[in-house]
Amino acid sequence: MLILQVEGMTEALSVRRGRILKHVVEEYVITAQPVSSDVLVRKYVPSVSTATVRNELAALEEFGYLTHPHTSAGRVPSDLGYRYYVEWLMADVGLTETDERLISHQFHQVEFDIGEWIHLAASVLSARVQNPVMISPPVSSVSRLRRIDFVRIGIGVVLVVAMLRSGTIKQQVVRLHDDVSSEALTRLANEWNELLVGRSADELRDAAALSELPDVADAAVRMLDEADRQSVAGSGDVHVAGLSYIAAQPEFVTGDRFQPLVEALEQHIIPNALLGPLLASTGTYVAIGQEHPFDQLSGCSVVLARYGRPGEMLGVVGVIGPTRLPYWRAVPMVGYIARLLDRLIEETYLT
Amino acid sequence: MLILQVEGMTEALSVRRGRILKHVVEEYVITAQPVSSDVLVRKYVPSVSTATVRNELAALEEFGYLTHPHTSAGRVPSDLGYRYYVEWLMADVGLTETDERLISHQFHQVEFDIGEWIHLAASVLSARVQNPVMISPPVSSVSRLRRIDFVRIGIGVVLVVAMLRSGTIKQQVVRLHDDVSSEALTRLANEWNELLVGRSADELRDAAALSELPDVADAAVRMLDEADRQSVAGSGDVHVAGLSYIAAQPEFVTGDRFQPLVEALEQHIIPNALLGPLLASTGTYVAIGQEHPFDQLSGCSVVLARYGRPGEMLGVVGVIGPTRLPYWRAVPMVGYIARLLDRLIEETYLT
DNA sequence: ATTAGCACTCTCGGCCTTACAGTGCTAACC
DNA sequence: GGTTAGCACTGTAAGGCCGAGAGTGCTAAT
Repeated sequence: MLILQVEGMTEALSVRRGRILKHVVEEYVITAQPVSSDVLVRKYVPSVSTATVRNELAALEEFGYLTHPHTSAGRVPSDLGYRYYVEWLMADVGLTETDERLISHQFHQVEFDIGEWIHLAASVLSARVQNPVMISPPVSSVSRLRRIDFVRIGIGVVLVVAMLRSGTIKQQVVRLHDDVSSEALTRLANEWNELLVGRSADELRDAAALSELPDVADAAVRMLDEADRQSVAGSGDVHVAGLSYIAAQPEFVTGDRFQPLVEALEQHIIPNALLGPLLASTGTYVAIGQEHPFDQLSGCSVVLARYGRPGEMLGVVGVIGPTRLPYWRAVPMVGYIARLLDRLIEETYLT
Repeated sequence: MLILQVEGMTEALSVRRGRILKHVVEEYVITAQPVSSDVLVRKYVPSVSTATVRNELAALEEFGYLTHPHTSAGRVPSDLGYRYYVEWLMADVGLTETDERLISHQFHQVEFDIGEWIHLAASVLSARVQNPVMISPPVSSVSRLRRIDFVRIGIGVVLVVAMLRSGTIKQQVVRLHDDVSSEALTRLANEWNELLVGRSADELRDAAALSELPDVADAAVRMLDEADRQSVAGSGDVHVAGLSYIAAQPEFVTGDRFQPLVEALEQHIIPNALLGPLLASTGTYVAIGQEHPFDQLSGCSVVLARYGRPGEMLGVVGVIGPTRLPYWRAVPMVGYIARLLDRLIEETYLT
């Protein structure tokens, strides 16, 4: 877990206060209703009276972990309260063995294809967390060639298909001034596949200029450049699933709350903006309420983790939802899916 | 335009009634407010009095083209009213020349790649119609091979990359019991690329069984099978854009209205369910309100058109939104985008 | 066929009232 | 000192009422 510096959280809570805060968070996440001293006593701590609980609640509010919608309402966790919960109180449950086996099985059912895995991972994750999920495809810091192919598809029209080390496939049609023969293209492809595999765009540029078909070769280099550019700008085609879950959330019944969220998801700004720090760091990143840099998304929390192999290829998997997020599910699940993707990629593409 | 049989629409309207219905539809689509006789007179037909207009409105209601939320409210078009509008009243404006050139220019800016085109088409279309857009990628009725490649990526692990005539690229990793050499794979690929291009899965099956590497060849055949299966089941990966527009629509302020819509879009049920009839028919398909077969989507309209080349590869492009849809924009735009994609595909992939 | 005039109907916003949920405080208790 | 019963206090939510306003439908006149 990536521990953020959060001011005001130095105070360590007594065991009972911690338990009560935990129960408030979990109850509120489930019911979406302010939690009263009454239900806390009935459901969680029957050994004490409501008055005692009220005293503890007042203290927790004093410290800033809880708030009050109004006098005669129960308590609601503040951002700081959620943060304390995630940092100290959340039972790191993980998944049951059968669950793990079930999910793993699903993945091995599917074609060996990064795109398919991302789809599946997104749908599994969003179903478990009951919130929208985004997964960006893995990108290499520097794209390296694994395999290239040139196909003549018309007079002076050539399709370049490059497979990168990351498993991504790029394709582009090039229009030439003069026609070229299929044979020349095959020769070029063979040459590159024998000699230049594993090279980056920069390393290929010179070879391209000297090659038999500079126009075509140049297009290939530009494709790799493009792939690098995308990975930096993070403009990759992030996959989103489970959007419909937020429509069911009470905090989004009013349209103006969730238009910005849908927009942010459609424009892929979340993983892209956080790609940099995330790729550098390890572990799971949790941003609660105002902690993340997106002020359009106030009242939303984000749980993100990177996957892939540092220095080779990295992607981001994450959950977004209201601050009232089931962190105890989201955090382990995001971590689990990230490690699962790690393994799949390792097994398949990096051997 | 695909004219549906709609009962009760036999009555041809007088010129003035038609004009008034047209104005009611357009005014209501823009303002989302019931239209009163007063604003009709002020904005559109100042030559007559409100009383006259009220008589006409009452007649239109009699015929079933309009309704009344309540006594002291203005008129709202019924599904039948929209239908009459689309069939008879809508000015088939088309796009201005500059618009066409602008859009065409945008498309020629972009990489020659079906995926990119679909993304761009979706974003252009949704921006113009201000409603969500879905585009299914083109699928062939029978997938035919254009190019195939076998790459050894590990011990006994082979990546099969097949490019289909439709421009789609399929990839799959195959695990073999025994290792194979890169040379054998290259031989196989060369052989296929020389002899078997343009073949379907069925036509390849025998050749695969007889080939040097039956396991690998078999995987390739299965990939083509899979592609065919997808095109039939319509489970293709439909691209959706502009979802955030509906959040702004007044009919979707309450979450329960749009959860089913988001769900339907996420699961791609609309283009998939209508794929069959659409691929068989030509022109633009407009389903208003209850006319389409999706009862989760009551109160929604759909404008769809197919694109591609019959017998070769076909896809679907469409707009969805509340019945209060700007048909006069949606219908020509969907048609224009479909024809644009036609041309791009024709130019690039079917030469 | 058109129109002025007017009664009629229904909604919407504001305001008040009541019920009630839940707290905060105080004083007693162990 | 921590815990608890009791109770006053406060803010919300739901229902009812009222007046204003919007827009129609009808009738009778042109």
